[in-house]
Amino acid sequence: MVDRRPLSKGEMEIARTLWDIGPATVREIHESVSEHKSIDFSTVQTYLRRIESKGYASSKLKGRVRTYSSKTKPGTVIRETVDDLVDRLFGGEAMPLVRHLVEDRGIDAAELAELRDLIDRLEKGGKKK
Amino acid sequence: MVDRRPLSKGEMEIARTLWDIGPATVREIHESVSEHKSIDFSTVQTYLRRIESKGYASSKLKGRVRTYSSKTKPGTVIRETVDDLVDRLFGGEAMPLVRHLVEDRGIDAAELAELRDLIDRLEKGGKKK
DNA sequence: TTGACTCACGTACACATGTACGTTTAAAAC
DNA sequence: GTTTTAAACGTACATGTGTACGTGAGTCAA
Repeated sequence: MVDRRPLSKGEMEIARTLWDIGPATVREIHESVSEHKSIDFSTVQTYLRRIESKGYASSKLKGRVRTYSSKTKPGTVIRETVDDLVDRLFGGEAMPLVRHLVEDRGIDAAELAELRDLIDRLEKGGKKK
Repeated sequence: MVDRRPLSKGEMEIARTLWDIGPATVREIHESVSEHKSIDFSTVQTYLRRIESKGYASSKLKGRVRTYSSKTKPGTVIRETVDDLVDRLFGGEAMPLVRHLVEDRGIDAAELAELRDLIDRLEKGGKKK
């Protein structure tokens, strides 16, 4: 409803980290992100500022350290992002993307089993929702 | 291998249309895209120019009309795009995205059945590939 | 042959994005 | 107390992106 401007790819990554490790300081986010990619502390700082200005997070100073907290649930942002991708890349059809993921990406045996259960449940549940 | 710069969201949509309707003129692409969204002819023209300059398409003048053809297979671009999304939004895990799509998006009964078959085949096929 | 059309093509322009530096300030270490 | 350290905050800046206009040259109808 809020119709925030969408997060960019770079912002997305930082936002995800914020969801993952909960309310956190810039340093904590930076450290977490740094584990798998090289990025400057101030770049992270800028991203967080922008994420907040777009309305996805809030922050407050505790002493002289700013702590950021997410204001949106991951699910919401994921839905918006994936919807957009599905629209642009698959003309709105979700199935081709599912097919791609299941066929070509690393979905292991346990996950396949889980997926089968999920399908069973959905079919049992009948008409969606 | 080629390591082209990625397509932007807007470019992606035009590129998809190009894959869909095959080699086509700017006008044809524009007409096709216009069916579901309002966009200026010259905007489409600019997108196609950029898509070509990024190496995803080629074009030639036939008379005084330029015709664009895709140079990359949809699958390749889809893989790159989805990989990136999965990395940024799900930390590299494909399964959460699959779960999201199957649970929350419009996957109908027939598609569920197809998906079940797909799972069967993959499990039968054993160790991936 | 003169308009009316239609393209390609160059160009534009505001805003977004990725990436980061410099300055100020306050706390911690000496 | 003075030096060192670490953060916030303002600012910057080269691209990237969305969106389109204007101009000049072929093309077709009158």
